[in-house]
Amino acid sequence: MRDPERTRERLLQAGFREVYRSGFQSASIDTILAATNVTKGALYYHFDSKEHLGHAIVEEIVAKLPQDNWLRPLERGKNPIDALIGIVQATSVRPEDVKGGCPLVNLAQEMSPLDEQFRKRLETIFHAWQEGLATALRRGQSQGTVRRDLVPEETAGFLMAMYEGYVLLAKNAQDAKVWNVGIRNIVGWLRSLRAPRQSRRGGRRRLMSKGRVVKQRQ
Amino acid sequence: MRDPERTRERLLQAGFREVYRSGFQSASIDTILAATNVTKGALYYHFDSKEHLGHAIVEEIVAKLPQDNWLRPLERGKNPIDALIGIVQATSVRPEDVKGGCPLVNLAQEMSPLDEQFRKRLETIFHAWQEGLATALRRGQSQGTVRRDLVPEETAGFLMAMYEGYVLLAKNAQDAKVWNVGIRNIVGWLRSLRAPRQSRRGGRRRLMSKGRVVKQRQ
DNA sequence: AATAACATACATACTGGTTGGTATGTTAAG
DNA sequence: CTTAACATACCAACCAGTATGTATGTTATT
Repeated sequence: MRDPERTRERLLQAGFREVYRSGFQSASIDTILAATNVTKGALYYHFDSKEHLGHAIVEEIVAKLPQDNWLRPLERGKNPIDALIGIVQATSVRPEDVKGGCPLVNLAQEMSPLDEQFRKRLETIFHAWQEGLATALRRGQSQGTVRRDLVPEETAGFLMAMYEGYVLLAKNAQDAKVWNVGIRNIVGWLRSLRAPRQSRRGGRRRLMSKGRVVKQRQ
Repeated sequence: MRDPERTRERLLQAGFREVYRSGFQSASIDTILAATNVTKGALYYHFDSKEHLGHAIVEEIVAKLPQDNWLRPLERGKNPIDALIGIVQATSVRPEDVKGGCPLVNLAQEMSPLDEQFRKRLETIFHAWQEGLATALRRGQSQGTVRRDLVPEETAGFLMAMYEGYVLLAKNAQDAKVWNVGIRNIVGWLRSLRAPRQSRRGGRRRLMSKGRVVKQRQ
């Protein structure tokens, strides 16, 4: 009948949902307890404080999101550009998700200036995300599917920035149409990262002009 | 000795600072009062509720930010691309600003899913920002300084998204270096919006390939 | 010009409700 | 029988908001 691991996990899940809805500071412990039918004694048996619960939510739930939605799909498979386009297009347009935005960004936005412990944990996630993207791009470069003139880390950061930026605009508009426009523009930009066909394997590529590259129309 | 307008303005300013620091929900009325040496009676004489104070902060302070930092510099002056590059490069890299992020985004991020009244006011600001950018780009198009194949509204949205996205990444990293990389990449992208030199005035431009355009290396 | 009547602009003290957190008691499992 | 895993009752702090009082400024009347 007793199942401490399951109790803990339910607290994390309900905590994540409540934090996603209200932000960490305004998240109510009592609301989490009501959602789980767990009592306060049980919660404080598993977590020392609200802050510790928050840290656990970040480490054990939020950290999985870019792993599951971005890095895992990127690992297996060939062309990273195609994979990235698929990932971006697969982003949920459900009203509740558009409205809620990205949990990782929400927490970073709220907590990074306020709590260094939160910030470091979130930074680790961002870093892993960026590194995973960069690694995939590098692989594409050696495969000859990704332009060799771009810097993988910076391109990864650029993609993350525009992705999160559009998520925010759509969140404020609360309109999936805004997000769809964002997807279109991100995908257009992603296509501009493809290596030109002439040089699938090795050799020097012909650039159109010094250091410049093709970009999809907006 | 009495100066109701000044009292109100001081409450707005202190309220803005407190909301910028802690978010709206966690902003404390008492903290605002302590910062202004205004009493609760005075505050609630000028504002019906914390929510109304928040609305006034958005309308009277936050709304000015894109106006002052983006639209005004864009109005007077010639080449909008040059102006935009200047604006982006002029963004503060002071640690406190990098740490705090963009007030408009902070509020949108926190309040848009929670309070429709907030959301609509913020949406108005975003819309004015986007429209101002689009208008400047259109002017550049008729001047011949901006590529004619791009859609001004979407390009404006793209710029806002990547700008805000980088602000967020820098905020989480709490590192001006991250923001400087962002500026570099945004500026590089902005340069790709310039019309090719061959066709400063009228006439058809030679595109490099169907609907594609030049983009700066990252 | 004097002053009564009124309105504006505050100040102070307080309230009910909610918060995260704790102290102590109970029960199930090994 | 021990202790891990809860449950219950409670607390002090803080919260936005209010009730009430007061000092200052304005306007109308004589």
